[in-house]
Amino acid sequence: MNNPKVSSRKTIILREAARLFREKGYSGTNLRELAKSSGIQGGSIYHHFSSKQEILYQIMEYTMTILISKIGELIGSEPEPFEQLRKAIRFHIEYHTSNVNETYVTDAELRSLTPDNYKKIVVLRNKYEHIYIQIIKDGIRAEKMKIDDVKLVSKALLQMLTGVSYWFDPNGSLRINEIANKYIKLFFWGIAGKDNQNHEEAS
Amino acid sequence: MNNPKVSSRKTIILREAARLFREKGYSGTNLRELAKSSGIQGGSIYHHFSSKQEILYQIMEYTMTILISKIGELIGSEPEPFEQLRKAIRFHIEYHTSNVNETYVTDAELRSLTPDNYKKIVVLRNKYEHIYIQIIKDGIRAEKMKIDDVKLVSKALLQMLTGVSYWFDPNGSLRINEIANKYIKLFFWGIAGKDNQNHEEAS
DNA sequence: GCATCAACCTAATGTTTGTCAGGTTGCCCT
DNA sequence: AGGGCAACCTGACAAACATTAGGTTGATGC
Repeated sequence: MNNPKVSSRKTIILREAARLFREKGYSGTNLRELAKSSGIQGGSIYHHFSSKQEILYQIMEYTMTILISKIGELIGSEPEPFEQLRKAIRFHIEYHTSNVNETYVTDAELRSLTPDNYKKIVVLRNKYEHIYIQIIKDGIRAEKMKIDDVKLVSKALLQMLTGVSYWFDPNGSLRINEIANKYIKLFFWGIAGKDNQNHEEAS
Repeated sequence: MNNPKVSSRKTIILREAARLFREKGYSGTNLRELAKSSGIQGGSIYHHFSSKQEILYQIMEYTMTILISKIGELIGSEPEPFEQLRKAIRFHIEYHTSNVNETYVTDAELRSLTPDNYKKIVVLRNKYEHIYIQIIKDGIRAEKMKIDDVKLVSKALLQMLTGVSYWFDPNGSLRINEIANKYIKLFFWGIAGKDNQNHEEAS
């Protein structure tokens, strides 16, 4: 989470906090248990964070910042909207499944933020969502996509993709890459559309 | 929630509990506040419920039971899979948006259930999900739908639909009925599929 | 007119909670 | 060798919490 040492105590606390917050909720988690599973005593958490709230905020702020920056790079190096969307979908699923705890908390614990922190995170959320909206708008302009309500469609997409991390099982039979392909196909052609899988005719 | 008087105290408590559980989480809600917003004193809740946990369980049990029974009626009176799915989608969105608090809690607070209660609710959840799976399977057999992973698709669908209740605004410009139509269109034809809206050619 | 009982109140109990003040340890730099 | 400081511990605090025991009230049925 930080840079210097890959797994400093602070990093450990943030990782364990994300896990506990997902498993028991923010209010349902107490700092003594968090400390214990981070290998320190209860009070010692306050050497690294000023409050419980700050731990939650840092998890969310970090997660959203990474999401935004990574997807920025991704679509920056790809001009074609259709292909941008494919890459974005793949990325969203990959990141959310390999960082379930953090992304789940970022998604579900908005209500536990103080008003100030809430505002800041919502700004980042909207920023991330707007990247998807923009891709789809570009796709329409390039006459590749046919949509009359971009906002609704992008919300539907993100909701659908995030859901993967709720049921994904690393030991299951499906690889992330296969799942991404299935979702791309579903989102592009629906359940009653094309029966062939030739969705590789980009630009 | 109960039958006799439409709005007994017990009903009020359950309604307020669902609201508070959604706004602040199960652990984040305290019984004094719940009592207050239900118009009684803290301890009086225990005249109607044996514990905080029981309140959560009753909300979930009631919600899932209604969902299952209503969708059962719905598809029982409609033989054609395509039309069944349309009705199911419409119903899911409608019920979830007009009972946001209850459905949100049922969806998000599984982790707060005791092991025994957890098992019971999960059974009901699976039952509900399997109705969708069955519809889609029937649709494939009738050669109306083209899907290679029914489970994945039904999970994607439900996730997408439930998401509507997270952003839906009764005072916004979109009516529930319009939203349902857009989701049906999206799920059936995708964003790159048919450009016309003639998805009314069911059997 | 009295017994009954559901609905509710009041006050208390024991536990858990976030937070903090003050102290200890061991490493780094000079 | 000794100051400085980050990392951590210990013990305590007040507040908040779910839950309970025992009491009050008012309507209903006989």
